[in-house]
Amino acid sequence: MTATGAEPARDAAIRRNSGVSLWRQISDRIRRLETSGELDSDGRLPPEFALAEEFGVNRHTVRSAISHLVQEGVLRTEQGRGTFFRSRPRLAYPIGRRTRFSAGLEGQASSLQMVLVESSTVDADARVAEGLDLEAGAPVVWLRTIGLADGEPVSTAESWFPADRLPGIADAFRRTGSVTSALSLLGIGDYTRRATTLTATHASDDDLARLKLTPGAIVLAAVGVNVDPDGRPIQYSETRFSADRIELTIESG
Amino acid sequence: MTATGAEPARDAAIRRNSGVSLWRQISDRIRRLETSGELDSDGRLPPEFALAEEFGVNRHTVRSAISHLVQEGVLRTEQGRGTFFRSRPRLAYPIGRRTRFSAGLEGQASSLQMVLVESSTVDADARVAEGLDLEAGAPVVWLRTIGLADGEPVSTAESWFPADRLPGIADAFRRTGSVTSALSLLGIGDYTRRATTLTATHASDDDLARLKLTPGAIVLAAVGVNVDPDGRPIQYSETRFSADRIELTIESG
DNA sequence: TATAGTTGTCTATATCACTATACAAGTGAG
DNA sequence: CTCACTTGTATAGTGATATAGACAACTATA
Repeated sequence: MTATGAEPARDAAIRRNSGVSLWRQISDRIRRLETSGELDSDGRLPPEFALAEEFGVNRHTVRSAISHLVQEGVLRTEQGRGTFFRSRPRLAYPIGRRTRFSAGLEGQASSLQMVLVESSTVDADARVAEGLDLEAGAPVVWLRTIGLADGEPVSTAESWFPADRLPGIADAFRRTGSVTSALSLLGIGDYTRRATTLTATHASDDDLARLKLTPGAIVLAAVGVNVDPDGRPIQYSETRFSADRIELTIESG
Repeated sequence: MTATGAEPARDAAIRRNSGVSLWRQISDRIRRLETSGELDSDGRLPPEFALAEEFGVNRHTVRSAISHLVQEGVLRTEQGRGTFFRSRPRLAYPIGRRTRFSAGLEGQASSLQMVLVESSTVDADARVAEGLDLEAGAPVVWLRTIGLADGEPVSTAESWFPADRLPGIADAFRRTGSVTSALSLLGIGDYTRRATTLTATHASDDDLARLKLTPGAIVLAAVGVNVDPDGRPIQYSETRFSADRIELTIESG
């Protein structure tokens, strides 16, 4: 299976009066063109008049879509020559028993980094308590992290750890920059993923800011629990991936 | 973990001049309100003026959002009384080694059904051949199916089976209404999922029609390969779920 | 240099999306 | 019945979105 195996077979037509402006729909389509292999090897877009005809809109509408993508850094225009992608391929993130950020994306980006944004010790709310097999209100260490590939944010996560068992997890993470290493420092040499729940929604305000997305972008939300070799939960996490930059692969065999 | 564990923690603010009209953003937000537990037990929406204030828009803009959702069958209004959801909860679809449509959703809907829309024998293109471990161009049986829960479409799939080994798969499916039973009829008593790739995109034209969605809706796309007990691929499939109606759960432990 | 092909700019017009304000009409409770 | 609260309708003004056509500016190539 290829890394882009889940591309839609056919693209949707442009819809009028859908509540989404034509330039926005076209800009979303152009963005997806990049990975569909329909363009020249030099990443050159068809000329504006051709796109206008293909989408059944005025050339100015296409120009509006393009200018937004230029603003966003996705495209670059050269008068007299054409419009080109500033290409960035989509990363494949494996989810399974042994889900780890850096190891999973290794080789797909020249730099991979997990950054701790904020942390504190809080009382577990209902869903965290359930995930970690604790009483509601039990103390947990909360971490907000962002995953960077080549310096660009691709995921943002909130994680909760039982505070009685792993009080130093935040410091350990800050020093090592990785959950795996931090847990290892604290005497947990191995852990596995018990369950993952996936949903997809439009990006929230938070997502837009943290993942540097534009309104209307899609995020993949993964909620999961990691357990130690005895099966005891040690981490409950909610991760949000930019669907434009990441695809999830599930190895179940 | 609860069935709705991956809900966004906070919702995005309404954005002006994003290319997505305010009524559309509000309508998307209201749609998500249903599962967030923020409304009365009778499924009653806050009054229009309150929503208008909350979102920082004119009451007419809220009315526009509501009227679209009424059109769509999500809401129902009663003059003088209020606006109410015609509620439909989200289904949890398990993905793992033993992914099966009906068994997975059992108990979550009063009727579950897999319908064969179309089938034919075709030559495998590159990605199908790769998934099934065949030469490109080898004959494969192609099925287009739709999964219904309580008569409503929740997923649509294309599947390919090696034609030399399973020439009668389409007929068997038509008779039994299930992949599992059809394979069983043809002597394959068990099968497991080898790998699944997930992405999320906006719904295509096809999706809109088959899943009865509205433009801008999100679909979860799963590409997977099923193998027989000897590890030989017997089915390559591309399934598209309505993200509004389905969440995917991954049991990896 | 001439030409075809491309992006950039300008003007004009029509429609959609949103706001503002006012009031009608239905519902439920005192 | 009356009142407070709700949804429904009407009108008018403003800015964003989209169309149409014409032409300028730049690039590559014959």
